[in-house]
Amino acid sequence: MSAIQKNEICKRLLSDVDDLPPRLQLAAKYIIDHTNDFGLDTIRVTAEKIGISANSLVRLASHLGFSSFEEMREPFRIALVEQYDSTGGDGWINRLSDAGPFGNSHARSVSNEIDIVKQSLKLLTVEKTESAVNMLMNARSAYVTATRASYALAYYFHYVGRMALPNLHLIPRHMGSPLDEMISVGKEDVLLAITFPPYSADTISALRLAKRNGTKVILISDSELIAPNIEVDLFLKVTLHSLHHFSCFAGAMVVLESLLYHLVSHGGEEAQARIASYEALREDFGAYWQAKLPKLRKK
Amino acid sequence: MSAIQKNEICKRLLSDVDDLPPRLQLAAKYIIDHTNDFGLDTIRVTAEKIGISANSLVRLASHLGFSSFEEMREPFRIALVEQYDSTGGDGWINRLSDAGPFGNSHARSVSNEIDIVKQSLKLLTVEKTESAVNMLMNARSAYVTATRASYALAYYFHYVGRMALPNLHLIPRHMGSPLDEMISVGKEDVLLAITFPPYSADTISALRLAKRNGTKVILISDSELIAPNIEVDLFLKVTLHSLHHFSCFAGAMVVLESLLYHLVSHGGEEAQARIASYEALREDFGAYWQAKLPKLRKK
DNA sequence: TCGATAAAAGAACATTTGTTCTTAAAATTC
DNA sequence: GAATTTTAAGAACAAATGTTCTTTTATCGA
Repeated sequence: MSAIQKNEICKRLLSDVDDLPPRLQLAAKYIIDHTNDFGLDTIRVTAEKIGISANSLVRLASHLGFSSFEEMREPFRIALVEQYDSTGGDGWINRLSDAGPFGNSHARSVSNEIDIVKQSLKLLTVEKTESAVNMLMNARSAYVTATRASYALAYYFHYVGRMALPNLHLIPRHMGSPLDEMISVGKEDVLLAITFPPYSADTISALRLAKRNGTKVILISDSELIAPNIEVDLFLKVTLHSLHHFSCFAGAMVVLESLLYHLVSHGGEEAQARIASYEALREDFGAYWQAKLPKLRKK
Repeated sequence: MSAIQKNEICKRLLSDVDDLPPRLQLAAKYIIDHTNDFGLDTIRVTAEKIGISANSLVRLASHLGFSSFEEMREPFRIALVEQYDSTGGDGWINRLSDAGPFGNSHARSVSNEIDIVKQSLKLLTVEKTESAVNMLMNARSAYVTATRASYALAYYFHYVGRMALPNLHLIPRHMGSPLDEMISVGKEDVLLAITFPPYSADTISALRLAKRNGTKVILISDSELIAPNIEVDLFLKVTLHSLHHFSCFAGAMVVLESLLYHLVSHGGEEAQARIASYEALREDFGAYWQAKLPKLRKK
């Protein structure tokens, strides 16, 4: 949201810098070069760093039409938390804002999605990814569980993942409590749980049961602390931060797809064989536009 | 430098959380989950967000051996600036490659996901988004259909979307052919279909049936031409390009979430009411770490 | 050079911030 | 069940923060 605003302020500063009084030019340049510090520091600290007086910054704010200094700084503060990087050649997002109020709203949504995706992937370190993949591949059986909205994610992971892991099971298979289907889960198995606020009571029960049985647990969530007395072997944090009242699952999606990518590529020849048979199905069902024309024979 | 200190504090909080008093547990969880906000916000704002009093945070700081609250927060503030400096661009992706062959492979997967997400969002123009949202909101009933792997996407869209659109229906509801549930679909309705190669025969049949009945159709796919004799009113193209043999659905996911965002924000007061009741459920099921402790009453 | 205007600094002010102190509620111990 | 300790909230306070007001300094045109 405000990462865009921040960018607009910087652009504005850049274009206006020549028409500003000397000290205000210094201030403008400093802000452009140190957006992060500017967001965090107090007005006096910023003034000290620039070498001007505090109220020169106040004057700069009113020069730009802000009703207060704080109003000008706020977008920089929010951008700090959002961590959205709008400087990386994503000018097309800012251009969306020009298309009226709907475009503006759309721009915020789009940059929010990209932000979530990037941050979630950033949190997925190589080490974590590798150990997740190893845990899943070395397991006797692997189970993926989720409920409500996140069930969609588990469903997808299971649908693709079983090509690489024949012993990957989706819990609950249909409706009903996950616990019923977890009786035989043991030490050699791995449970991949996906849950987001409001954390599912069923999923939490499943996590506790797994712990009692000595099953290895991978948790994908926004927090490692989803309930008291829960310990997990591997925690993959994803970002949910959303503009509306519902979480955005795109971050979880890309994390799951990254795992799938490694599972499929490390799956060896068996996985390739299974994929081949799926490709065969592709031929059958998706042949609508396949080259089914009479072959041209050489004379 | 201080990003390390921040991490150490988080680890410390994580290990000590069970031995802390109730409110301090809430505080600890919040800090672990929202390190950025914690660094930026004032003590009162943080306390408000957690739902505790300001000086509970002071007590948490002294519990952990800090001489003041500010001393505890400082590493988080510094990390905010540092983190942003070092990861301002997308250099972190390149750095993944340094971690051996697995890291290299991981880097490719990560940048592939980001590319897919960005491209899909770029294809989602303001005009297309707006007309999709209008079509869905003005429909008597809206149906979302998909099969196999993409069913996960439809399931998710339906799960969240029905908060804004009470007349949003998922087809097929469980298993079985979509056609059976589409008898009463008519002119005033809208069908949102999601399909990717290999294109589902069922979804294609559904599209043809919709066309015969005069139903408006929105198609989310990688191609507008998924089968002969199919016409759609609105086509939302998403990018699938994947490193392995399976499509990446992240692009479709962010497109759907963008639609959801607009639906929810344009849903008006009715949608807000429905969300509120969902929030109530959140209180019930996710109350594990909620500040729902007995309230201290003044006499 | 002078006067008028703009720019900048510094002091003064009200608010907010972190902290401390006091009191009340809950938990624990005997 | 009463006494003690722990836990938490609310009020009080000094230091800081953003803002405003006043004074000083610099700039420009005649």
